[in-house]
Amino acid sequence: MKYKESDGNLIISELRHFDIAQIFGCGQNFRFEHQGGNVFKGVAFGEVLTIEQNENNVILHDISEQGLRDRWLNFFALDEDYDQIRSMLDTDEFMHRALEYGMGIRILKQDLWEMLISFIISQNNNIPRIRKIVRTICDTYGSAIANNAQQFRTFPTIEQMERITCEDLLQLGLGYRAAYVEDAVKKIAWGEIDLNKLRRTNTCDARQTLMGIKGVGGKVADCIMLFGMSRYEVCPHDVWVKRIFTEKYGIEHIDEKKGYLLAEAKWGKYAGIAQQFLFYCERENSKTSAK
DNA sequence: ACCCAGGCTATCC
DNA sequence: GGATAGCATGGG
Repeated sequence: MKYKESDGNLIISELRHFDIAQIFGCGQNFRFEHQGGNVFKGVAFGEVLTIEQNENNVILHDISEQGLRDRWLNFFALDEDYDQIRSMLDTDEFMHRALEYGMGIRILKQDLWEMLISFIISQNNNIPRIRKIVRTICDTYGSAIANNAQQFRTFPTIEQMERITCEDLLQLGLGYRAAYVEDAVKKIAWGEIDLNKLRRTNTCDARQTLMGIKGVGGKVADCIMLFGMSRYEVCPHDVWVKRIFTEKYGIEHIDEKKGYLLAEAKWGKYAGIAQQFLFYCERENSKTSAK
C-alpha cells in the first residue's frame, strides 16, 4: 500500500483486498451511503468522509496524510494483512468460493458505542430499515458536521442520548426495540457497564456483560464484539450462517454451540472474519437467484 | 396483500 | 433444561 496527498485528497494505491461496495454492503456498517458511481459517503467517529474507488486507486476526499493516520487507517483496518488472513481462512471449497466472491471485504474497526446501539436495532429487522432508524437517531440527537452538503450528523454520544426515553425512541420507529435501547443507554450512562473496561475484558466475560443488557442476546453481543472491538475470533451465529452450516457443512440439528465449535475448529482466531465472507456471499447470491 | 427481516424474551412443558 | 409464540415496524 502507498499513499500521497494530491489537491487536498488522499490517494491510496497498491492496496489489495479493498472494495468499498463490498465493505459497506456486507452489513457491518449502517452509516455510509452509496452516492452513485463508485462513491460512498458517511460518518465514523464523528468525522464525515467521502470515499471513491477506481481501477487503481482509493481516494479519500478532503483528507490529509495526518487524517489518514489519525483516523481512517485504523477504521478501514489497513494495517491488517488480508493476504495472510485470507490464506488462513481458505480451508475448504465452499469458503474458497466465498473468499473469491468477497475479494474486497474487510472488517471495519468501528465505534463500540455505535455498534452496541446499532446491533440492538438490527434484531429481526432488515438492513435498509436498520440504516433508516440509525440515521434518524443521528439526525435527532447527533451533532452537525461542518462542510457537508447532505447534512450528515454524528452518531450521538452517550451524553447526547442519556436523557432519551422509551417514548422518544418509539417516535423514531424502533418498535419493541425502543425499550432495549433505553436499557442500553441507561446501563452505559449510569456507569453500570463501562465500555472502555469492556475492551480489556476477555471475550467470554465481555459477552456475558453485554448480554446483561435487555435485547442483547448471543448474536448481537458477538456482532458488537466483532465490529466494535475487532474480536476477530468471534463468529456471530446468525440465520445465514446457520443455514450454511446445515446445508454446506452437513451439521445436523445446528445450534449456537455447534456453530461456534465448527467455526473455531476451521478458522480459529479469524472465525468472525470467516463468518463475514460466508454471510456476504450467501446473502448476495440468494438475492439474485431467488427473486 | 403478504412474507420476512444480521433475534430476543417470556412462557410453555 | 429445551422448544416456540409473539414481538413493532416497514421493506420488497
